[in-house]
Amino acid sequence: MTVNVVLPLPLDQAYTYRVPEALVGAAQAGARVLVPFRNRRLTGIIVGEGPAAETLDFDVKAVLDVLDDVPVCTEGLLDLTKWIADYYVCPWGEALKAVLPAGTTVETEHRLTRTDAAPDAWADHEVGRTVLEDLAAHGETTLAAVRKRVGPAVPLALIRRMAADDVVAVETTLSDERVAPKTETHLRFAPAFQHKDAPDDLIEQLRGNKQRAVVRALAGFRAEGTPEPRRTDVMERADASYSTVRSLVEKGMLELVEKEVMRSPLDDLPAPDPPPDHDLLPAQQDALDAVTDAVDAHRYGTFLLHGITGSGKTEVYIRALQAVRARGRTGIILVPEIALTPQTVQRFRAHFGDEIAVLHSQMNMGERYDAWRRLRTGEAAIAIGPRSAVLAPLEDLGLIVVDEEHEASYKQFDPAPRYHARDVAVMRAHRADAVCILGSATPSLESTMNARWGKYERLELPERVPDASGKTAALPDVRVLDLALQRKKHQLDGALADPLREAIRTRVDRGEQTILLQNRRGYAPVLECEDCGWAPECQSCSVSLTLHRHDGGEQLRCHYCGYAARVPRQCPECGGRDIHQIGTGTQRVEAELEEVVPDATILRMDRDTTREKHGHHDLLRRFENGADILLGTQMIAKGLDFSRVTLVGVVDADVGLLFPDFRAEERTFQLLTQVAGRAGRTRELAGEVILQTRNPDHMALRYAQEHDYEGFAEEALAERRELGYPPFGHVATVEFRGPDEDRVERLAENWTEQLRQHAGPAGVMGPEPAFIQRVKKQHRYRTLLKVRGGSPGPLQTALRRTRDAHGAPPNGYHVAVDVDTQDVL
DNA sequence: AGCACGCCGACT
DNA sequence: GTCGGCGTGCTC
Repeated sequence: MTVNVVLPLPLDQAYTYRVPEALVGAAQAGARVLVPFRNRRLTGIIVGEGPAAETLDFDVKAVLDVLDDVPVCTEGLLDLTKWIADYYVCPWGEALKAVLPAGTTVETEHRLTRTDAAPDAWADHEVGRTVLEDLAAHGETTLAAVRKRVGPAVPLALIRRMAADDVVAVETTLSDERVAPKTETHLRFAPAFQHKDAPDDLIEQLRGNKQRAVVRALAGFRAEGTPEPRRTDVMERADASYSTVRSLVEKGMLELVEKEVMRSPLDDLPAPDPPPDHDLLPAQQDALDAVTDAVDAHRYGTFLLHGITGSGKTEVYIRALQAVRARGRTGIILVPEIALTPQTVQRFRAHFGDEIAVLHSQMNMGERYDAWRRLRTGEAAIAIGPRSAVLAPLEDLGLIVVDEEHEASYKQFDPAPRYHARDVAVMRAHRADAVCILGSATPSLESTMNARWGKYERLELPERVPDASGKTAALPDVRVLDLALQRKKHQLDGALADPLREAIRTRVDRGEQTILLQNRRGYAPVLECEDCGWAPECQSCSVSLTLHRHDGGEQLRCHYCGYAARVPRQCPECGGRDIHQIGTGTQRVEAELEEVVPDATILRMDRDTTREKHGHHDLLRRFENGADILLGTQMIAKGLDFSRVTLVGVVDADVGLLFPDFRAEERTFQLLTQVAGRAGRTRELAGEVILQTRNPDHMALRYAQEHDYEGFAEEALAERRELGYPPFGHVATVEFRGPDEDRVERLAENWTEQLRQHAGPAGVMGPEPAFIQRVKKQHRYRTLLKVRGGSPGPLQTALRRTRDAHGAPPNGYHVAVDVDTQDVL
C-alpha cells in the first residue's frame, strides 16, 4: 500500500510513500507521518492513497512512522486547505501547515557543539568565525538556531568542513515534538490495598509517622470521592515529602498514575457572571429566526448582520449558537484580535462554559495545543479565536460567526497562506452545509455588495438595545473640530484643542469617563534637526525612529524591527543643537492630559502597556473600576462596552488618510464610527464624540459624523466601480524581498515581465519600490495586479503560470504572492 | 525550503 | 590548480 504525502514546504506536489505492513492501520488520510526526504526527515500529512508502487518509475521510499492515532486533519479540513491553496495561489503544504498547531512537526535537526580544538584555522573565515563565536556564547545549539541568530547564509557544508577540522561536533538527530500533553502525577492505593479497611491495616503496620500521614491523607481524599488525588495535594495534606511517598510506592502499597491535564490560560481570570435573560428586540428576533431557519434546514447560508454599535449583535450570535448546539452541531466564533475583545469572549464563556475552547494569540504553544486537542477530540464544541480559528478541527459544523467582519486583521500576511479568514469562513460553511454570520456596524464594501448581489442575505439591526429601565441610548452627537480654525482662534496649544480639553475637564468633574483615540504609539513619531532637516532613521528599515519616554529616560525606537537607539543631543550632520520633536504619539497625549486634568486617573493602552499576558484585561478592569480616561491606539476602538463613557475624543482623525491605499477612507470611516460607538452606551447619560481634523470636509469624516453608513457606502462604491477596485474587481500583489537592492529590483522586473505575458485581461502595475522600501535589512519591491469583474480567476491563473515558469528565486530572495490584498502599500 | 551539483572568476 | 560565489534542478 502507498500513500500520497504533502510536506510543509513550498512544493506544489504530493510525494508517494510505501506504508510498511505494521503501519497500515494507522496510515489514514489526515494523519501526520514521518518520512525520509532527500537527506532529511520531515513531518508530512497523508492526503490520500497513492498509486501502486509497481506502476511508478522511481524508487518509492517507506514511511518511517505514523505520528497520530487520530488524524490531525479531518477530511473536511483537508479539502478546505486544498481550496485555500488554489484560491490564494500557494502550495498545498503551506496551507496544510496552517491547520496544524505549532510545535507538532518533527524533522531532522543538526546539533552543534564547540570542541576544545583551537579554531586558528577559522579565525579569518568570516562566517566560520561568527558561527564559533555564536557557539561560544550559546553553548550547545542547533544549526537552525544559529541561522536564526547569525543569518541564513550558514551552509551545512561549511559546518561539515569545520567538523572535519574538529573545531565543532555535529550530531544529526530528530527534533522532539515541542508540544506534548501535559501530565500530572496522581496517587492511589495499589489494587491489593483498595478494600475499605486497608488504610487502617496499613496505618497499624507502618512505623513511620509521615508514611502513616500519607496513607491517612489518601484515605481522606478517597472518602471525599477523589480516589486518585494529585500527588502534590496528598503530600501537602500529609505534610510529607516525595521520598515518603516513594517508599510507600516501592513497598507496593501505593501506585503513581500519570494523568493528562489541560492547560487553560483563562483559569486565572475570574469567571464571568451569568447574564440576565431578556427579550430580543423585534429586529434581533427576525435576524435570529432567519438564521435558525437555515440551521434547521441544515442548509448553507451567509448572513450579513449589519447592526449599529450597541444594537445587540452578540446576543444574536449567542442565541444562534445555542440553537446550533441544541442540534448537537458545533460552532466557530471569529473575533478580530482576541486580546482586544475580552468582553465579547467573556460573554460567550458565560453562556457556554466548558464547551468553549479559547484560542488566544498570547497563549503559549502548550496552551494552544491543548485547546486544539479539546476541539479535535470533541471535548469542546465551540472554538473562539482570531483568524486561524477558522481552521479549528471541528466536525459537524453548524455555524461560523465572523464578528467585526470588516476588520483588516482577518487577512493573514506572513507566513503564507495569505488567506482572508472571512472568505475562508464563508467557503467552509458552504462545504459543511452550515450557516455563516458576518457581523459589523460598518460592513466592508465587499460584503455590502455581496449582499446586494444576493450572495449574502442582509439582516439589519437599526436600533440600540434598551437597558433594564427600558431606555434606549441615542447615538452620540459627533462634533468635528477643524484644527486649522482652532489654531487661528488661538485655541490650540499642543495636541488637544481647547473645546476638547474643556469637554474632558467636564467629564472628570462629573465623574464620567472619557475614551481618547490617538492611533500612534510612543511620544513623538519623528525628530528633526531645525538647522539642516536631518531626521534619525532606523539602520535596518527605511522609516524614521519614534521617540519613546520611559521612567524619566528617553529612547528612539523602530516600530518595524524593534531597533533602539539613544536620543542625539546634537545633530550628527551639522552639529546643530535644535532637534525638534514632531508629531504626537499616545505618550505625548498622556503627558498633555496630566497637565490639563492633573487630578484625573489616566490609563494608556497601546502595544507598550499591554505586553504582559493579561495586560489588556488588567487595563480594562482598571478602567471599569473607575479610572477617568482611557487613552490608546486603535485597540481601544473595538467591542468595548462601558456604561459611564460619555465622551470619545479622536486626537487626530487624519492618521489613516495619509496612506496611499484605495481602502484608506473606508478604514478611516470604520475606525471613527467604531470608536464613536463607544460613547453614550449609558441610557441616561448622553454621549458626545469630538473628532479633531485638518480635513473637516473629507467624506469619511462627514459620513461618520452623521452615522450614515449607507451614504458612505454609496459614495465609496461609486468610486470603486469607476476604478475597477474591489468589490467590482479583484487585486493581488506580488512582493519581492531580499538583501541586495539591485538584485531585488532585477528579480522584480523579471518576474513582472513574465507576469505581463500571462496577464490576459488583468492589469499589471509595477514593479515599484514598496511603500516602506526596507524592513529588517530586506529591500522590498511590489507589483500590483488588478482585474475587473466578480472572479479573481485571471489573477490566479496569471500568478500560477508565472510562478511555474519563473522557478525558484535565488537563495535568500523571496517572492510573496498575495491574492485579495488588504494593504496595497 | 534546503541542499547538491556544476559552472565561472580570483586567490594560495 | 582550488576555493567560494551563485544559478539550476531535485526531493517520492
